[in-house]
Amino acid sequence: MRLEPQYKELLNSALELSGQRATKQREHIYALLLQKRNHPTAEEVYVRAKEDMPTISLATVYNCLETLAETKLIRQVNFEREPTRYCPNLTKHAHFYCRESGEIVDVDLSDELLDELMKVLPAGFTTKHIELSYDGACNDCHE
Amino acid sequence: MRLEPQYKELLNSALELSGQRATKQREHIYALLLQKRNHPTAEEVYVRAKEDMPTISLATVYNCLETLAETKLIRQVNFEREPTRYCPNLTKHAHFYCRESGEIVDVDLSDELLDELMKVLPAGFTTKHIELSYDGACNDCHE
DNA sequence: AATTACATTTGGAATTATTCTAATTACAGC
DNA sequence: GCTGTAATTAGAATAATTCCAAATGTAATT
Repeated sequence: MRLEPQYKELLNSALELSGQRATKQREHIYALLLQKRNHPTAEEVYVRAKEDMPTISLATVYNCLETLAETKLIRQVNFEREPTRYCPNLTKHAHFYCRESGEIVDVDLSDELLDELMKVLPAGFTTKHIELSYDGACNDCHE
Repeated sequence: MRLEPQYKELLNSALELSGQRATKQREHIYALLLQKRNHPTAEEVYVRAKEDMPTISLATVYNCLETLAETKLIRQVNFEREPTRYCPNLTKHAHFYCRESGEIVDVDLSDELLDELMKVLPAGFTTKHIELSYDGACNDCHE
């Protein structure tokens, strides 16, 4: 697991900005999210993390994910009450959850659409965060 | 707590359709959701339900909410990992969560907007359910 | 009206994802 | 190399929800 220089840079500056340290564990978890972008749960991250770092604890996985989310390097993704999933895609996007394959697919959103979504809000409302999610069946699941 | 005739009708037929019975508890909980539409959690529903029906149990509240959601008489609303909230508004709408007042406001969505939201999906994807939620500050919270 | 069959409710135990706690370890700056 | 603080760790605690088995209610049948 190797964290590419540009991401290492990104991680370092984001952590520094928030006064936190760049630890082996944080780096490892960030690298692993970037490397396989399948929206894993904390438990899944834990299993993967242990492959290369057998002594890492689940609490640390939660801590690192929390830190990465706080510093906006990753996003948390929730579907109903299922375990939270983690996503290092920083572009504006929605999530499509295929109930058949269980796969989660990122769906890019244009600035125009986001504008429209802002416009439906009542006067005087401001928002920092819009969550858009779909569920249904993906292309592979209903031929 | 009185369930208006049209809603009583709606409840009865929805339950009948799914082969379930119209019980006092289900009716009571449905009535209470309709009467004060502030997106309560199960716990809050439980507290309110006990006012008029002191022997109702929390498990029953969960069961009834589940049944009502299953039969599409109410919707479940989730914000991140917070407790699920319940909403009897059956029109197509999004939810705005004001982080300051804690209030949740329904935001109506036009068919045109929903159309646009469908159009961003990759080819071959189908969806039955779109969830759109905002969070930020409502008008009352930043004068 | 009694009997039966099944749905529903109930209280409490169990589960599950996540957070908390207190002790240990790691590291940055002196 | 010390010192102070941040981070990690293992395990306990928490909170929302679900599960379970027993009791109750109800509809259909006799």
